[in-house]
Amino acid sequence: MDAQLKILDIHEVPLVCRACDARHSGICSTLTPLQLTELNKHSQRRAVEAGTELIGQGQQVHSYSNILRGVIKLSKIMADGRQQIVGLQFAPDFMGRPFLGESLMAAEAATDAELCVLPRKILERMISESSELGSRLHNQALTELDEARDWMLTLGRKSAREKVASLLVLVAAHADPDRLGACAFELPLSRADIADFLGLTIETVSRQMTKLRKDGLIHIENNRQVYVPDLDKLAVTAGGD
Amino acid sequence: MDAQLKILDIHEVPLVCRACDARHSGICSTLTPLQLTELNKHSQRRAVEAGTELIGQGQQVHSYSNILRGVIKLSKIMADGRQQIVGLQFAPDFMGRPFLGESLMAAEAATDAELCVLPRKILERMISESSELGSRLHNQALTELDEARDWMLTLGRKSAREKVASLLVLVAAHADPDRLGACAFELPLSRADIADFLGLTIETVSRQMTKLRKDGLIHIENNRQVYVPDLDKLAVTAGGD
DNA sequence: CGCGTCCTTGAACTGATTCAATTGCGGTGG
DNA sequence: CCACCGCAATTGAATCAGTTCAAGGACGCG
Repeated sequence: MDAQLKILDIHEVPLVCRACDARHSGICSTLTPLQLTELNKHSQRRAVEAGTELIGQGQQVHSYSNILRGVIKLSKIMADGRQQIVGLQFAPDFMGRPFLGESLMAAEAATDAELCVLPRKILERMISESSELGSRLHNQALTELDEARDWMLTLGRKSAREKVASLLVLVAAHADPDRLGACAFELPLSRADIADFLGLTIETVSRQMTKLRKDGLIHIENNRQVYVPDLDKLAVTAGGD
Repeated sequence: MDAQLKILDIHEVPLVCRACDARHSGICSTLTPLQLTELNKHSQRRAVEAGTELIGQGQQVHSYSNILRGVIKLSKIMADGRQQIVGLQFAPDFMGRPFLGESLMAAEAATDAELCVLPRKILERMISESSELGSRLHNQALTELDEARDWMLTLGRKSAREKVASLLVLVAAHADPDRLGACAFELPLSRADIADFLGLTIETVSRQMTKLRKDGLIHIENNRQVYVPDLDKLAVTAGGD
């Protein structure tokens, strides 16, 4: 078959999408090859390093993104500077709040990351055309809502120790899904980020980490490398359920 | 026109729906008269009094509801009894987590309330048939997500005083939308509920209420009747934005 | 080596909790 | 009608978990 013809074939998935994780597990999995080709014309890969602000609170939204690699933190800031991280997004999540022109929070790369950036208008048109894409996004919104509410329990009712354990369990679940017993991972967040996610100060986070370490629940190397000998036990100190 | 014929007319909106608020502002506004008639065959009005548990955490979901009157609180409970309210739903909100067999939290009537109960299967079929209904629910999910994240900031970073003020502003917004300056309303929550919503104890809530009262920011009568002379001022002590 | 950044540790402090009374109010029965 | 009860809310005093402020350590980089 002629390569030239292949490119024009409507059944053909664009080259860059073929190797892409989001193609299979992200929102793109709902799209037809034709839609993928269309979207691909306007989408753009973007590699960013840790700390890059992707959008600021109150800024106009011009694009959505698929997260291909890395972790993005979503945060809200008060007038006096107090900050709360209200969500973490891992690959291959879709990032963005559909149907709203202005961003209600800031998005910043917590780690080095890679995105597939989709212009707002194009995606919104596709949502209206593909009910499957719409329901996929609906489901992601519902999942994020479930997670947000879980975290509300953590923020409102757990002790500092339980909060820190909860965070470690959360990260472990994303790093090593369905891995019970022992597991190891790299923390995608600095102590400051962890504090902002848990509604604590850096110092309290640090103290609780040391305590968990001294209690043998975790081992830490180079501040970021964490090894959990017994994830169940950690989950129990995170608050049970 | 013959009454008998009217009932069979596919353009006719069911009688009980015609006087219903949810018909115009809730999810039902997206449905055709035919769909409304179909849904109405299986739906059922239910009046409940304050304190009634509508569904328990971990229970199987058999129905969704439109809230016609009253306030419903959604809460999570830990194994040891600690509780956190993770959402409040006001009429004419849709209540329920689509596409999940088991409820992740408890729902309880905070005040006397009236519901329009829709069997799960029927509604889920309609969602798959009506993309407009689907996108309506998608939008409600996104709104609830926005609210949950706002509340995460409140739970994680605000002082007790700011938390109580935030709650009052939230309730005021629902009781008297777009009413600036002064406003009055009845609190739909007990002090215990407020504490569970704010991640505080009853005593702290009570103390902060008296302080806000003594500072002239609010007036309270019979524990539940609140008058706010200057909503803007209250919003500022709630944390600014 | 010196410098900056991030993390840890210590000691004093404080805002919220805990525990314990007390008040206020609606309902019930004498 | 008033006395009594039960429940929700308030108030006070002691305690404590987490913060604040300040100092010191670890690591990477020029």
